[in-house]
Amino acid sequence: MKWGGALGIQQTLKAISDPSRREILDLLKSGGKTAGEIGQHFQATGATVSHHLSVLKNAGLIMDEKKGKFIYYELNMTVFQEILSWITAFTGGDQDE
Amino acid sequence: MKWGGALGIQQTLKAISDPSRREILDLLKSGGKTAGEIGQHFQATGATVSHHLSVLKNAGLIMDEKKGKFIYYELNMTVFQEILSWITAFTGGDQDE
DNA sequence: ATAACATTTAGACATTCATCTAAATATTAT
DNA sequence: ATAATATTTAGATGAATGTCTAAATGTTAT
Repeated sequence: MKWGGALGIQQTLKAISDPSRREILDLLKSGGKTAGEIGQHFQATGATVSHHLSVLKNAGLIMDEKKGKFIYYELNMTVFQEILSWITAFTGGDQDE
Repeated sequence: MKWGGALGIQQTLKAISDPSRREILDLLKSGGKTAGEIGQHFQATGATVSHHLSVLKNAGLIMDEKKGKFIYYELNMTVFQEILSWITAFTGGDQDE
């Protein structure tokens, strides 16, 4: 299945509308991290963090890579372009035409 | 009270995470419209549309202007800049520097 | 095999949210 | 004043969502 289409923008915007998830994205700006490392920055349970990671992953905002005992998460920049396009359509940018 | 600050991004992203509200924003791209005109494009009740307009207004995404019996709504582009900044922080764009 | 560690999944719970109907407010016309 | 029109507000309801605890899965070390 290929995300990033018309259905994708909804999932993406929903994903970034939660503060915890945005904080996760901010964390990943400085490089890939394991679920555990990410969880250390929050008071929330590991299960909660895992859920947020799952939402971000389904939205295509992050990717995961299994490395032995750990799972590394990292940003997937390409999806941000979609939001960018949606927004610039308002700010006078005729990017889609 | 002045919106558009650190608190604002949350409200803004929440506001645009709803499909109906994004449709309203799209409608307003072609110019200001009354609540009634906006409502005609939806199956939803006038009350529902009014609620969405209220959310968009609180987020600073639209502005209203009373003209006699009608209330005109129009886009407030400036707030989109805030989202733009947030996003470009990920896409490697150094737009703010 | 057993224990320890890393992460996810399942199920429950409380809150938020989109939507509706009905009533309220405000403006214009008769 | 009364009626008609435009829009919002109030209150209710069902669905979606963030969070938790407990259990399950998968991996490495003893």
